[in-house]
Amino acid sequence: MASRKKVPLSDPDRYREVLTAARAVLAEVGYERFNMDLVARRVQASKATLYQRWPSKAALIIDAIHTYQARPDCPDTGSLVEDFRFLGRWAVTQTNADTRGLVIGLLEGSRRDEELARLYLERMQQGGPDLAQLVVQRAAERGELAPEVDAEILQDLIGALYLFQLLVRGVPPDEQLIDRVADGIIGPLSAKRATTAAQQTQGNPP
Amino acid sequence: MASRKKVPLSDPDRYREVLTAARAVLAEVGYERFNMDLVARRVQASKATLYQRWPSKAALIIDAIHTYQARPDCPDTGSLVEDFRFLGRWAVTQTNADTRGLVIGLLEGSRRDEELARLYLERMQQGGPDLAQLVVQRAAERGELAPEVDAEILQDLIGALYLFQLLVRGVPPDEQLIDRVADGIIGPLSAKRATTAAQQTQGNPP
Amino acid sequence: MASRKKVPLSDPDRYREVLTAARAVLAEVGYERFNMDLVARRVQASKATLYQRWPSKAALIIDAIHTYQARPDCPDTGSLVEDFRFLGRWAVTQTNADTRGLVIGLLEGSRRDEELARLYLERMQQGGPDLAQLVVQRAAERGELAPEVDAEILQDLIGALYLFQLLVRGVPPDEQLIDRVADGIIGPLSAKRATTAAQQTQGNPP
Amino acid sequence: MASRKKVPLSDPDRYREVLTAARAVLAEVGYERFNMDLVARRVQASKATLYQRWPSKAALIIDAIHTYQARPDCPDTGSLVEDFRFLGRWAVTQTNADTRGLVIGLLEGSRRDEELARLYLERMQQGGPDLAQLVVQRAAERGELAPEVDAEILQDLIGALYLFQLLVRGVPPDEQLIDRVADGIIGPLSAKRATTAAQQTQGNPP
DNA sequence: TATGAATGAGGTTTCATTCAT
DNA sequence: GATGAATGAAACCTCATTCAT
Repeated sequence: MASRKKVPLSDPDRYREVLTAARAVLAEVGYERFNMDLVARRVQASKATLYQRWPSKAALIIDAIHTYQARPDCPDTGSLVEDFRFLGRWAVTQTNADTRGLVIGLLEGSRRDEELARLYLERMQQGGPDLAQLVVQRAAERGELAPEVDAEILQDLIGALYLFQLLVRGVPPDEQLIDRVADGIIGPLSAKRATTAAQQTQGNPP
Repeated sequence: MASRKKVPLSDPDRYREVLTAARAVLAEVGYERFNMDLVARRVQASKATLYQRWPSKAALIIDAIHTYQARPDCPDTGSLVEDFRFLGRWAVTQTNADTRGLVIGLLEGSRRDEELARLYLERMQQGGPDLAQLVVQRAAERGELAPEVDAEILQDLIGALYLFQLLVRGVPPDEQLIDRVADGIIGPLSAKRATTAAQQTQGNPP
Repeated sequence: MASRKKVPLSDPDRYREVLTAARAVLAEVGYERFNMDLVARRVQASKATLYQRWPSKAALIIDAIHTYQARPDCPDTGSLVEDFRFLGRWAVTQTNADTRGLVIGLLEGSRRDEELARLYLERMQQGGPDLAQLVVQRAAERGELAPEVDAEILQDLIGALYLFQLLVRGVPPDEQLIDRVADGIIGPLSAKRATTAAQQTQGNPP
Repeated sequence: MASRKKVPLSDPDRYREVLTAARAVLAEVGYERFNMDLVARRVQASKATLYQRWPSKAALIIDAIHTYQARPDCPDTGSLVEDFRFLGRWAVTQTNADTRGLVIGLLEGSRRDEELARLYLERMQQGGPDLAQLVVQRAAERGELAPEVDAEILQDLIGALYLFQLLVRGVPPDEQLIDRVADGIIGPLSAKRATTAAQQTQGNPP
């Protein structure tokens, strides 16, 4: 009921609260409708206060996205399928109901702001390309890749299916999706699988 | 320089000119900055003229996107790889430098407008899921799919990699991409590969 | 269903149809929202057609009000009450559900247009002041007016109560109102009443 | 010349200045032509400032009319004529050169806005019906009403003649009008008059 | 003559940003 | 430093009026 009074933005909790609110607003109403008033009202601060910390709307959005930007450790399970599963699960970990809105907001925002463009890529590539590239490289070195497989395309596979599910299917990707991609696509593409499959096949009959 | 005078919008060429301009504007400045003035100035018409034909900004965008919306015939080459290659190439056909901007505009717009949401899906699924589903089904019936392959995920593969290239890599997908996906991913996943893999497996052991 | 085609405005019926429509629109949406499109659509004509006959919106409204503007014959029943009743009933005759809207429209319009101002007065005074003045004068000459009665104010009585009912009570004045005013106000004010009252007074006591 | 700088609307004087300006604008140009720019320019504020306090044009108008809305105490002089005179004079007190414009504005506005409709009635009935009803009731109880007089109609008499003078005659009602109505109409209608009339009648015959 | 269509000139409202306390 | 308030610069949309057929 009573509106919070004069909690300074220098308070880290307060600061983070604003960024969280900004992300929520962006996710909810989209980039076009995002505005300072919405954020200010949500955290019961004045617009002027926000402008004290962030020189512009873009700056606030940028900062809001920056936060919590984490990267997983590079997996090295010795198996392409499992490495990919790890990366995928980690991405799922970062995903929630807001993610679609956030990604679309970043996409739209990136049309107007270089910094947002950079952030969008970072976000999209959390545990993405860079690590995926490494993982695939190692798999290739282990001879785990069928020779006709296009390694470069393979790198993007998980990210691509994640994005497709999110933006086209409109469903936040979950562990199940990751498993189906890992087992139903990456697996069949990795050479070892042949063996594994063979073993499985062998194990099944009798 | 000299402003065209009173070319009626009923003239189909003029009509299409407006839609083309609208698409260009959307692609260039994004959904947020898209506005009737920009379009009006570009086609040297008055805003009121546009409002005569399109009752709102959203309606104009919707119509602009609708146009040229086509679907390919469903391919049936007898080979999954070739069917997919056909669908992919057809999508490439519809792609140009504006496509990324357009897709982002549709995504952002779809947050505010049901109709745009529908159009976005349509656009994203031109020759997409529906046909891809059919193609994969037929391949399965032909026994062309390795048994462990997840058919449902497979359907989305081309679309997903197309979208990833477009939105994350920022490069309009081209035939080369399609070929790499077809030959480097779909190919290895098709049953023929099973044979190949078997041969390889046979070759590897001793 | 089929829209009437090209009935010329020179056709008197068509002409009057437009004016009727204009009056209806004015009554329905008020002066502020009145616009040529509304009228045009209602009579299935184009705005340009209307502008051919009427040089401006104001001209159309003016003309629309002009029509059917009639005046009653001056009553001379020999009794003030009956003369007033006649005038009042005549006004009721000209009244319908649209009247309130029309009067308000005229009032608002008269702020912007001299001609409308004149028309408003005419409308308000149909069978109003001029005739009322005559009627009261004659009554005075007949000695029908109690001496303390203010004749000039008396003239306005019926009109005033009509207007009050219309604009404040929001109910179109009807015959009942007129009768109540005639018998319940004008009657008691006329000298004859004194007699009547005297008789009644005589009759009432023991 | 020099534009006032940033005088806050929270300043009560400034606030009232805006409302006064709004009333003036409404009175001067009418409801149709009333617009925020006119008000803003007149008080040297920006339209956005006005919109901060009043969410819409209608809201501003409503508030402008609300202010100064007062009601007189209910008179109880023991004489119908004097009670009515009191109410009438009070109404005159609230009347000035703008009143006609304001009332017309309210009438037109009330076609589009429920709240304005309510306000119009309130304004029209300041010291109107409610109190008039009471006053007439008391007079009836005192036996001050001639028996044939229609009490309900009588209640509206002063208001009606006030409105007629204002809207039809185009003259702001003044004390003189009130006195003429009181003495020249109400007086003759009150029972005391019966006596007087009787005396006069007695004097007239021979 | 009737009409479909175009348009200039507003009018309402929104929002990023800036002052003044 | 936080805030209430002000504001310029658009953006969307409407309407009286005018063209061209």
